[in-house]
Amino acid sequence: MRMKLTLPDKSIRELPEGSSGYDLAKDIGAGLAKAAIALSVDGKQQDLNDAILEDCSVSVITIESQDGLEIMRHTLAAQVLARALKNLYPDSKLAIGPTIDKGFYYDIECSKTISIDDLEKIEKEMHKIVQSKSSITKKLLSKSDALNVFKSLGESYKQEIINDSEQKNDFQLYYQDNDEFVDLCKGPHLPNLSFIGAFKLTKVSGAYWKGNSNNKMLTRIYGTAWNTEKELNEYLHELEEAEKRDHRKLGKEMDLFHFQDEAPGMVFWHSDGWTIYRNLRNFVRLKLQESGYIEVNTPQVIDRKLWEASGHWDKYRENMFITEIDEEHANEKRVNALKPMNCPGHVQIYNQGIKSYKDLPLKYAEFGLCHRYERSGTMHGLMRVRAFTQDDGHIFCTNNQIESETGLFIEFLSNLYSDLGFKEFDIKLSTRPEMRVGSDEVWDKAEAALESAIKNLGYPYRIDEGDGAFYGPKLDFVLTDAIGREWQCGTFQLDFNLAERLDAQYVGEDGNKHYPVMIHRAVLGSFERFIGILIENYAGKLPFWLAPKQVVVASIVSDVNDYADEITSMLKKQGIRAEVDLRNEKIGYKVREHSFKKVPFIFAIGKNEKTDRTVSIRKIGSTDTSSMSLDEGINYICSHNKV
RNA sequence: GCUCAUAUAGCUCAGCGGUAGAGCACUUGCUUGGUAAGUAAGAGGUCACCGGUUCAAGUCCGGUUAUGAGCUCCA
Repeated sequence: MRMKLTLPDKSIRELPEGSSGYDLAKDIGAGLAKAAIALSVDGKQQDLNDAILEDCSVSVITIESQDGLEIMRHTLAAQVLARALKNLYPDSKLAIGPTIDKGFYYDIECSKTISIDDLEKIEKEMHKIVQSKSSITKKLLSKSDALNVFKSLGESYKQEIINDSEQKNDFQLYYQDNDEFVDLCKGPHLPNLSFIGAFKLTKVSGAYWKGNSNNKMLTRIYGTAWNTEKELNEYLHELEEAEKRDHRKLGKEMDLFHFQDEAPGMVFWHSDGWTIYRNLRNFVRLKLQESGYIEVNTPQVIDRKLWEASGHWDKYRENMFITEIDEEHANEKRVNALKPMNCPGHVQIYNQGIKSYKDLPLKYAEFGLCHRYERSGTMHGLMRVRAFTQDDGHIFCTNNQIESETGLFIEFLSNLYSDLGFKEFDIKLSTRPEMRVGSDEVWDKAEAALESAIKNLGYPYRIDEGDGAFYGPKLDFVLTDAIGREWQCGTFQLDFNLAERLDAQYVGEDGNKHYPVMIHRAVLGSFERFIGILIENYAGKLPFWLAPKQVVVASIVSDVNDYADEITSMLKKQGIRAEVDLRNEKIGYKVREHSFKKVPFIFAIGKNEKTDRTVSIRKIGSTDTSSMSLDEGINYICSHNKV
């Protein structure tokens, strides 16, 4: 019997029934047979030597393809790294070893703690294994046979995986030539280890078994792997470049902010950092005003009663900072919480006076400083802090206004991102989480409303099941930065619960009272985090309008100090953040120093400039200078000073 | 919160049982120099904090706090 195999180009090739992927590749050409490592049958990957059973569409996966690269990484993890670990630490137990973006990891339980210094030794062992160029073969075992194999090896995690599996038969066990090493794996794997490319182990850390923090912590070893040494080096170079952009490093170098032990997770903003913050806030404030928001401000410290009513006390008590007044001086016994969110405060403002349907949509905005007690291991520079300011806003509206408000918000957000230099963003629709308030009917309604709004508006989106807020479904906005990293910033969260909980109502056209829909929304998220993202996106070289110091006027000889002063005050009069540098240093020294601080423009002023009343302008990132008259120079600078 | 690592001068780091070091930055001389480091001298430290081992502790061992890489979490 022969079977018909449809290739990706739609051509059909006939082979005897039971032929393998390798047979097919060989039939097509010797070159392909050499590069082939696995097979995709009707979209499902299988090992190259597995039999093809019936008519189907197939494509041969080669080592050069993206799929091939991932299979190589997988084999490297599950066969090479795992075997190396078993060789070096025989009493360790294997857990799992999947591929991840650009690499792989393997989790093991190990009585000896493995540290970063051990990676070299493990890598050496891996190279030894790769050099054997062993073939990889597999056996298919029944559930009980597979269990027995791993029982005899003492591999309890593998047994657990088998036990938890709904599968009855055909558990795949992979072996290498002349070795007792065996791993349970869904495959596929490389046919042999000669396909392994360039790799490097990168880090070691702990990870919970099955990702559950109640489970035992295992040792996780991370690595990266590529087909060639060149690609590996390019990737390592990219990592180094990303490290140079680290906002914590640049923040120190540029003197923007610091942290200290007495206030973990809370920013000490230095003058230049605070200037960035203020510029960003002014920019957002202006945009909000243009879009019909009204800015409000609500208290920092609020009685727990309000948090109980809003539901926060129940759900997030452990992440709230609580304050009590010193008993000796207190004449009232109150437990207060520092606000972790602005929404209950906004409802209090809404609740002053009676609202009519004619007042809706009512859009409150607040640059509200919130405190959340983040657990100690979660903080990260400006990106994850305990005190942060949101560009927060709450839209009180009717059901009928949800769609138009969704559209207006996305447009608003997309303009803001674009002005800040982020041209691309993705939208994620997150649905009801396990821990939530509100009835299922309300959730049905909220999810349907949001999905239909975004569908009707025609924006592409993907769904993230169970990632919604505890009070409602949400849209999240993920932007892509200059080096391709993704940051979730904007959010748009429907809430059919809070208005009712806090008794916010409006009088409808029918004269009856109704609960408005509340939409929690933010574009930047938190200023702290967003400034971190901006610093990394621009590698410190912020757009002119955001730069804390925009121009430094540097004198070359002290005879021209008066002229340098004059230029500086002219720039300042035009609203430019200019500084003068009259120090007794060479111009090269000054240029170097201000370049490190990422000042966008340096004016180098010498005798020629003073005599001719000109300026010599040096733009950051270029070694060219341009000379122009003083007036032209000032106009040139001012022309940069807009968003 | 968990695992592992780290904490020495303003910054970046060396020192790892026996009198605390370097480069840069800082101060003061000299130097007026044309676009990414002129030059010399000086000052600067309870080696994160608390306890233990030792004749002797930045150095070894506990603990605490903070930071880093991950995990978990993120209204």
